Amino acid sequence: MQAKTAKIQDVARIAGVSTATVSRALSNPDLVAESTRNAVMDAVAESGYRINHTARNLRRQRSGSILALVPNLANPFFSQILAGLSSVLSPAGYGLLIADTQTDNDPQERLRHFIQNGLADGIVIFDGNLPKQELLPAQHPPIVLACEWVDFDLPSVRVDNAKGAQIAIQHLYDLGHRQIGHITGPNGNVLAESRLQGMKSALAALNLQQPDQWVFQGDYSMDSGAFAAKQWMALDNRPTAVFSASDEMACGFMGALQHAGIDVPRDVSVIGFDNIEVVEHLTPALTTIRQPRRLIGQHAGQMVIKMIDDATMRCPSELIPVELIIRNSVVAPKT
Amino acid sequence: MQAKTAKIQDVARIAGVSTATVSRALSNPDLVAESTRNAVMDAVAESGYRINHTARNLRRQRSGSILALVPNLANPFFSQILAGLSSVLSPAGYGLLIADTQTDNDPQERLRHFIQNGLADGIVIFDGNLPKQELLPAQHPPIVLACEWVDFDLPSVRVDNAKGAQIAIQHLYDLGHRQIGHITGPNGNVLAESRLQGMKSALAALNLQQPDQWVFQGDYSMDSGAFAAKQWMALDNRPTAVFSASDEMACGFMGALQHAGIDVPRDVSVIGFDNIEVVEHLTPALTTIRQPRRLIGQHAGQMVIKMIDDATMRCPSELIPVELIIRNSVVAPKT
DNA sequence: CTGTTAGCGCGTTCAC
DNA sequence: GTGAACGCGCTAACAG
Repeated sequence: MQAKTAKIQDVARIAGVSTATVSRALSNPDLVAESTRNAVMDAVAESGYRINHTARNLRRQRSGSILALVPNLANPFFSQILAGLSSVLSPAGYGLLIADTQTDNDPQERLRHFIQNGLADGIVIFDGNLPKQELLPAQHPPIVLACEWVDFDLPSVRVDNAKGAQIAIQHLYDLGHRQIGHITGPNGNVLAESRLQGMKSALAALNLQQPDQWVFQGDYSMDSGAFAAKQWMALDNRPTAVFSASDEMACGFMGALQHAGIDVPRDVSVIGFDNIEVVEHLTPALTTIRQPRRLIGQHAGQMVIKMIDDATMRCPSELIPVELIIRNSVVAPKT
Repeated sequence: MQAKTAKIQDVARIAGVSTATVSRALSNPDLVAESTRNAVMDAVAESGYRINHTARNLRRQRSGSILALVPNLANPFFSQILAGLSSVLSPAGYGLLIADTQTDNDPQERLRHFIQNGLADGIVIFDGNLPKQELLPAQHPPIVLACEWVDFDLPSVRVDNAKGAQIAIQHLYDLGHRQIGHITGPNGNVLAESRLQGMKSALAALNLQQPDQWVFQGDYSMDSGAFAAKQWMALDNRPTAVFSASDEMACGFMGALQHAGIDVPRDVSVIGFDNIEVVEHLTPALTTIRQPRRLIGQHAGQMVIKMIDDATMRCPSELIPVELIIRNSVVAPKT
C-alpha cells in the first residue's frame, strides 16, 4: 500500500467544501453546482486524490467485482469466454475475479464462501457440475449460469448444443453417411448430455441405427479422443463417420488414426464441436460446429450487470446459435 | 448482498465476550484463552457468522486480491499459467483479479488505476509491452514480472528463452541441418527478441549463415505461421528446417505447407516453442521446446505472496528451465 | 445546492 | 487474557 495517498478530506479542505460535496461531485456530478464541481476537480488533480474503493465498497455494501467460476482454468476453451466477459466487465467498472473450482476439494463450499462473504456483486458459473439449487444460500447475489443446466431455475446463457449436434448429423447424412459414431463428453456433463441427446434425436429422425460400440466414452480431452481411435480401429464394422462432442477429442482422434496410417477423411470422416482455433490449421482441416465463445462471455457479463443494476435475480435466458463450418475432414463415404 | 448476515457483534453477544475478543479469536487464536476461544467458535457456528472481508480490508489497508495483467486473455497460452497462479493464490486466501490489457485503450493508465486505488495487494504482469519503470507510481505494491524483461529492475520469473532457442538450433544441427530458417514473434516483444537472439548466437557458434529472407516475421498467431509458409514456398533456396518462435505459428506453418502438398518433415523440418497441448496430436507430431507454463504461474504467485508477507519490493528472480521434446516433425535433411 | 451527522464492520491501541 | 473506544475512508440521510 502506498505511503500517504490523499483522502477525501484533503480534497475537501483544498477545495474549501465538505467531504460530502466532494463525494457527490465525484459520484453524482449532477447534484452539485458547476462552479463547486470544478473547484473539487481542481483539488482532486492538485492532491492526486484517488478514490478508495475498499471504503466505498464497505459503505455501499458491494464488492466491485464479479466472480467467474471456471471448472478448469487450464482448459483453453475458456480463454475466449473469459476475454469476452472481461471486455464487458471492465468498461462497466467491475473487476473480474476468477476461481478455479478444480483446485478446490469442495467447490460447493467455495461457492458459498464467495457468496456469504459478499466477495462478489455477481457470479457467472461455468462449471456445469457445480450448483445444486438446494445448496445455495437463501440470500445470494445475481447468478448467471453460462453452461447448459436445464433443471435449474436461474438465468442462463447457453449454446444450442442439441441443435449443433443435429446439424452435424444432418451434414454427415447429406454426404451419404449412414453409419455414424460418436465420441461423448464426460459422463454427467450437461453439455455432453445435450449433444448426445441432440445426436440421438437426429439419428432417430433420419431412421439411422447406432450400435452401442459406436459410441466412445470421452472426457473432452485429446487423449480420450486418441483412445477412441484405438477402439474405432478395433471394430469389425466401423462407422464411416464420427461426430466428436469436442474439437479437442477430434484432434486426438484424427491424430491417433493418422499415426496408425489411417487416412482421414478417406477412411473415416470426422466432425467436431466448438471450432477451437487450431482446427483450421490441421491436416485435414476439421469440419466442425462453431460455438461463439467470446459472445458467450459477453452475454453472460451483460446479463449479470443488468441484474445487478435492476436488483433482480431474474433475467430472460439466452440461447446462442451455432453454425456449421465446413472444411476438409468430412467427405462422402467410400462406396 | 444478503439480507442480514451476522456481524462480529452478534457473535460477541452470543459468546458473552467483547468484539475485540472475537476478532482476536479469529485472527490471532494464540492471544486468547482456550476456553473463551471455544466459546467464540461455538458462537460463530451458531450465528453462521462469516467475516466481512471488505471491512477487514479497509481496516487492514489491503485488498485481499492479486492482480494478473494479461496482454490477451483470449490467448490460450495463458490458460495454464493462470491455472498455476490460481492454484497457489486461493490456498493462500487471495482472490485472483484478472485484467486484459488489450481491452484497454491505455493499459499503462489501467495499471496505475489498479495500483493507486489499492485494488491489489500484489501484481503479476504478463504483458511484456506494459511497464515503463519511469511511469510507475513511486509507491506501489509488490510487482512480479512474469515475462522476459531484461532492463527492468523488478523481480521476475522468466523462462530461459535464449537457451531454448539454442537447444532447438543444436538439435537441428545434430540431425544435419545447415540451412535454418526462423519465424519470429511480434516485433518489440521481449520473448521473441530473446528467442531470436538465442538463435543468432547459436547459429554464430556453429558457424552457420542465415540470409535475411529465411527469417519470417510473425506475431505468434497461427495465421502468421501460415503466411510464413507462403513466403517459404516462394523461396528459391529454401532452408531445410525452420525454427518457429511459437507452436501456434508452427501449426499454421505446417498446416499451410501440407494444404499445398508439401510434406513435413520430408521436405522441411519444423521445430516449435512452448509445447502447447495440441501439438502432440498433430501429424506429424511437433518437435518443440517445452516451457512449463503452469510452473511459471505457480512461481510468480509464490513470489508475490512472499514479497507481500515480507513487505519488500525485492525478491530473487527465477529462471525456469526449458526442455527439448522430440517428436516427428524434425528429420535429417534430404541429401 | 451544500454541510452536518452518523455509521458500514472490523482491527487495534491502551488500559485494566 | 480481556474490554472500551476509536477510526480505516467513504456515502446516505437529513437539515438548512
